[in-house]
Amino acid sequence: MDKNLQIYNTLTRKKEVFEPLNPPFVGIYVCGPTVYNDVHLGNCRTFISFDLIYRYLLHLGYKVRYVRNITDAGHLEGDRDEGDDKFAKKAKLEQLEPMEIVQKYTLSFREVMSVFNTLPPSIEPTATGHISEQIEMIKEILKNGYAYEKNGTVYFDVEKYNTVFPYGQLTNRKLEELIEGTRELSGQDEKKGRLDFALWIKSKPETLMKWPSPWGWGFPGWHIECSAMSTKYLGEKFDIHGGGMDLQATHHTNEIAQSQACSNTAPAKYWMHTNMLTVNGTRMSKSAGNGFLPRELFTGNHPLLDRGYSPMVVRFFMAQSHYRSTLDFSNEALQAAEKGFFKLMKAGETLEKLSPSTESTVNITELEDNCYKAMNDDFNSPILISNLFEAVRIINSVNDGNEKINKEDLENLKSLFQIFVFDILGLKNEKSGESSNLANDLIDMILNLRLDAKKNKDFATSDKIRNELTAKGVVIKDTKDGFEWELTD
RNA sequence: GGUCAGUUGGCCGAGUGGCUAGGCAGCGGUCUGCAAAACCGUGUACGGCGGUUCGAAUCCGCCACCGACCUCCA
Repeated sequence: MDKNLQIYNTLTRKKEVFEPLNPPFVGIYVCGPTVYNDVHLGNCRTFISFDLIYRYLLHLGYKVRYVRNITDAGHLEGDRDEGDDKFAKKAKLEQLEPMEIVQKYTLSFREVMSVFNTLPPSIEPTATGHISEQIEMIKEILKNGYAYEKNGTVYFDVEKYNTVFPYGQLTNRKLEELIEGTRELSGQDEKKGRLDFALWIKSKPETLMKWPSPWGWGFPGWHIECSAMSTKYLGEKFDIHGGGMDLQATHHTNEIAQSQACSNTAPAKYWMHTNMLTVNGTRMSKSAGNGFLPRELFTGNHPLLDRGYSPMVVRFFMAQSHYRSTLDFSNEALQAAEKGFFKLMKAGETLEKLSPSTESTVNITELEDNCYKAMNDDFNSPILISNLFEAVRIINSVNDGNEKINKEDLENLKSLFQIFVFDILGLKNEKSGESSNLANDLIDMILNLRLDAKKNKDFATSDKIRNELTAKGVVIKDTKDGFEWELTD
């Protein structure tokens, strides 16, 4: 097992050697979606990034338990534990039960994830399925004195917590600075401190999703579900906790506080945060209204898009940037990625047809080392891809007779290509569904006629055939003694 | 205002104190009847100004610009 994997840890703000708590087991928890709406592409980026991380850990031989929750209750709109429940609001809007909303968007989320070829997590727990675990945890926090109840709502006492634990450690901020950034409490506010957040929220008479608790009917606050569920399935302390960068300051800060206050244990050893997807330099977000839906991207049905791009092109595009960098969305960038992706896939097909020589003029071992080096350096997929294009060069050069490869190297190259392109990057060759055999046969027949024309130096006819087939989307590539063809979109 | 990032060649996007990232586009060549594809070659890139250093785009300081978080969002 490779011991050289380095992971950037948000807690320490530097890369650290990855050492699992209980090898070969690895526990990873990623904050999943709140299923009251379609996921947009920015959300997808995070889950695709963690899919890459999950796949690489699996490849290294770790026994990974990957937990990604579904938030299906308790996420309020508006600021500071006020405002409507997101599900209730959406349910009203669509005239459905809140749980119908949950079901609808859970299914659509899973479908999108599957289209992007992400592996399903080991466990996908829901907030509503773990109410009692959350209540138990809140009771423990209350018992330890880090929370207080006010009229059926339980708040976490941030200022008291901060006297014992560093509350702002994940964002490197002091409590005083954090307090300055919040607004004054109003007269009727139940909270004692401006940073206090709700662990349990008393329901209103009209609230549909509510549960009985020691503090009366209510529902859990947004942050407690992740603490309760990560503890249940991964233990009080586990290896990796991940999520989007936007969750770092509030959600993850509060998760750490809850776990510390409950069991005196910091929940995760490594915190990983993925950066935002941007459009014209600005964050893609629900509220900004600049969010692309995956479907809009695939079909090209969006004002900012010239045309559609396939899921694998998008996945490849995302892998070309590092997960901790922002990635900007544009037609030009997508088109460039598309060409690169097709080139990579084509090389994969060529690779299968290569025949070995007795000697090798290429260095596959070095190439393989470089691929591992890239991934071991905090999952640097862009560098991995640049190495894979070196593989593409080798494949095409061997195919052209400019390089030689022996049997052993060829086998290694095939295995390397399979491992890094398909197993780890999670790409797949999505060559548009082959048209009917009849159509294929007809194209072959026509091209054979063209070949005859060429042999007879009847270039007028051969060019006419090529032009007309090209116009119909058949790209012709002449080879030494024949031809190849493929369909464009 | 506070915290944290970023500013790289026509576009996207890595990275490093001295040694080619890569993709896309462009240019020249090989191949081809001509193309296409492929291969080979090809780019005074690192926001500005100072400083440290034998040497900085890479470290430090200041400035400018842009962004994220601090209020729901992956």
